[in-house]
Amino acid sequence: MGDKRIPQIPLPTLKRLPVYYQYLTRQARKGVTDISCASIAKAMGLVAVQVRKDLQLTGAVGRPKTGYRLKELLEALERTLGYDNKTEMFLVGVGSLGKALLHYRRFGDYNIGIAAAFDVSEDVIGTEIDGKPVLPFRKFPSLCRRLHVKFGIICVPAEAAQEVANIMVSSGIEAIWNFAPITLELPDMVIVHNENLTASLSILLKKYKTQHTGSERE
Amino acid sequence: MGDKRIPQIPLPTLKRLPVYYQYLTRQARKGVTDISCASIAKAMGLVAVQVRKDLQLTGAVGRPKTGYRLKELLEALERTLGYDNKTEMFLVGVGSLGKALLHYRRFGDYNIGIAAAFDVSEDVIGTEIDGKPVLPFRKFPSLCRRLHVKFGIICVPAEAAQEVANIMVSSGIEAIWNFAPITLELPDMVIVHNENLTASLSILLKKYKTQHTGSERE
DNA sequence: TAGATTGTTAATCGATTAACAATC
DNA sequence: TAGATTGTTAATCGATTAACAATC
Repeated sequence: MGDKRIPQIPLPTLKRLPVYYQYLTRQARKGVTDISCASIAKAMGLVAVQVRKDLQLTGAVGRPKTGYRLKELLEALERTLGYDNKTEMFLVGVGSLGKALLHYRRFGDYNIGIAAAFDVSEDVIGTEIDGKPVLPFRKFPSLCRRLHVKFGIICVPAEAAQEVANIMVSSGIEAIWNFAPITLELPDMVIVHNENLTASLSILLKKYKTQHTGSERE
Repeated sequence: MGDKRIPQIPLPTLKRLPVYYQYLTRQARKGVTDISCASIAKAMGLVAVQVRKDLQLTGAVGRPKTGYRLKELLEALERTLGYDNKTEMFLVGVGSLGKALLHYRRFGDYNIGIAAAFDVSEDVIGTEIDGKPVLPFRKFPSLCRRLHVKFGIICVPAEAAQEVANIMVSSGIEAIWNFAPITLELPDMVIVHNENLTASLSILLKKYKTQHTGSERE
């Protein structure tokens, strides 16, 4: 009652796990079969203890002297991150960013797919992007319910984002990847993850300025 | 000596500041002139003390009872985040993501611009995207030095990213926004900010799965 | 003056790091 | 056995939150 479900995995760890996964798949492709925390940490610019603690949360077990079986480790990460089940998403807003995401092939490696895209502009409706149909947005609710899609991607301008989000949620969407630079107001059960490119770029900018002007005062 | 320059602003705060800024510019456009931490916090899903502490780091001062002058607050944020000086960037890799970034107009609001784009493919070289020329990558070093560009954006495939980064750095680039899903190995003075879309999507996926299967065990 | 809100110091919380034991 | 590496408990560090004083 009033259960604010706390994720077992702390957010900082959760942010690192997919990056480990990406690195480890690359190592696996190179033929590596066993790997130690120290070598993962080195490649990632972290310390070994942190990697070990993080991996512990996936349930993976390593062996003294040789480290982790890479295959087991990848499986543990796949289970933890949910790559072991297919995830279908609907994307709304086929502007340049929406198109870029529709073209992005890498999601498939994680068992994630964009099933269809939606827009209100006649210019894009009816087209196909990388094999995915672009449909009129008014068809979103019925299709969403019919196909039981739970994940939505918002790539519309900021002004339209809240309205699109509302329609998504009333259509059964339970998790939203939001590229519009606004804070969506939605029921608590809906999971929102914001991707704010400008905000992210600002961080780089500030880090640079800090380093290059940081010593004039103190 | 051995000065590992510590940023005055803690990273969690630095991540929130641009989001405040975006919200505040929208409020300013609506005609709001004074604003309290409480109202900012509410719109952002945070608590007022946190907002106040964050804003303190920008040097902005508020007044009891009425809060902050919105105009002053925006100026303080602009100074803190470096929006008050023009920043020019070079982008490498004109695939779908690179194109999306070239089309993205919002950067201009922050005094950030992409001066030119580079690629090795004849298909895109010589074209213009949103007024920005796409040039052969071999011209990167000379142009970069000539124009004193310090910011680079990497939108090439993972396999090519390290090499592109190396060339960037040897051409005078000092800060890199990296969209390739690998950890770049570069000199310490170079600032790297990774934008890992797949990793980010994984976080949403995991949060969803945690909430929707989290109660079966405990 | 009373009330709202900022500014600031102290307490809490959680993640990272250090230290060390266990084990192949 | 010696050495490398995992696993785990304790110490540290830093950010968030709470409490309260200052002020318009």
